Amino acid sequence: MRISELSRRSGVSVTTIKYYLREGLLPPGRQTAATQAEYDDQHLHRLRLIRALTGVRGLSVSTVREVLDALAEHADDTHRLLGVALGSVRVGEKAGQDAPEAAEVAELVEELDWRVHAAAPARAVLAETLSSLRALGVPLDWRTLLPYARLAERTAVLDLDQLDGLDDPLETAERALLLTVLLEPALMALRRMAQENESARRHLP
Amino acid sequence: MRISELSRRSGVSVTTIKYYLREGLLPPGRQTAATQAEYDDQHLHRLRLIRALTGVRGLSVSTVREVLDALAEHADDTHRLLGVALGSVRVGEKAGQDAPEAAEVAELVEELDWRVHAAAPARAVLAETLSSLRALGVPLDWRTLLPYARLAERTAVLDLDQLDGLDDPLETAERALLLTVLLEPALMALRRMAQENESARRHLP
DNA sequence: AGTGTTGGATACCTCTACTGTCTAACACGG
DNA sequence: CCGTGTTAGACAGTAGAGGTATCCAACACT
Repeated sequence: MRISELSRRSGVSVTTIKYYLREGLLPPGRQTAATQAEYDDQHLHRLRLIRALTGVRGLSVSTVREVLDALAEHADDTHRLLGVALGSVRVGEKAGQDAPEAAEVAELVEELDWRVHAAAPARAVLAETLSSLRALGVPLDWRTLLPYARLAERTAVLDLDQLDGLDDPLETAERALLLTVLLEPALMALRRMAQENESARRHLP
Repeated sequence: MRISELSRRSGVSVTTIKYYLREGLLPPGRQTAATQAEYDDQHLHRLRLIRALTGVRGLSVSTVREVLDALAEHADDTHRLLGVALGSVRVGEKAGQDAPEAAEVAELVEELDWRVHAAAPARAVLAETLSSLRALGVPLDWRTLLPYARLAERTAVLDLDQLDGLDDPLETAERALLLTVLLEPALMALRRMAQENESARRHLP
């Protein structure tokens, strides 16, 4: 198919598709002539993927590029992918300086007996969160996070279960990415609703 | 204290503080003369709050304003606050059209027996997520989300527990906000680490 | 009186994510 | 083979967000 059909089928404007091509988010089509190129279903799929990551999850174009690159590079190693590709998506976006709370996070990981890379960006996110909340007068230490971590453990089991039974490593890698990244807003939405429900149970007749 | 001291103590530049004043994120100081105003610890606290919401969580300035306004307005009613203030923070940011998956979300809520407002933005987030994932070939229905929802339920209990024993309703409201919003990146970070650990357990020696 | 700091207003800047325009090369019906 | 429409690729332009810089007159401190 040509670019205009790709545009019609994906709902993304031709100019925006060209922009994604320029930015390297979308691989170029197969050139059939000097001013003509062919696109296929892979391009359509990739385009939907890009829109889901930028739209639903709100990732920036450059982050999407990093994630997609990591996906292509480490598709043969699902475990590495979960570390590398997903590590590149900073949960709180953009990096900050490392807080002195890093040691506390290490203590938490130790207590949980988790095998987590020492340089995992998620550690920094936790440290920053602890630091900010304390500066705002909320007394919170790693012990408070422990029960949350136990629930996260069980969430992760659910996540990994959904990758079982897939043969193609590339498909597995992509699904891992989708479940991790796109499910985040959904999980937070569930938490909000659960809070509302719990709050109603406690405070309402 | 004057603006320069506020700047020094908060680590936020004078020009940025002026910008927040202009944008209505920070209430004006007490005027002592035509070109002089006094700021106090409340301003310092508010400034830290703003930086935490924009920095750690990545909220936009306009969203922060909405949240802070809702906080001031409904501080006397913690339950409403959880609905109103937190509802204004779209989990996936910016609104999207409502997907046909809305009915499915309703089914999920029914099955869970949750008391959740029919217009809760979180519902739309769930519907959109289901819709996007399906378009990308991931078979996912509301039954898949059920176990996640059960874990969310328990997370919410932990959240609400931390608001117990606070007397001042305004303090309760603010803490509710902080725990809901600032803990989000932390919970997602825990999930990432738990996934890495679980993946290691399954795939590594 | 002199030096430096404020508040308030306004102009300007940088980055992101697109969008528009242009050109030359095609495709295709008649 | 002519005319109309589409396309690839290059590049300039735009709108919004989130600040930053500059200016000025009015203080404050010494």
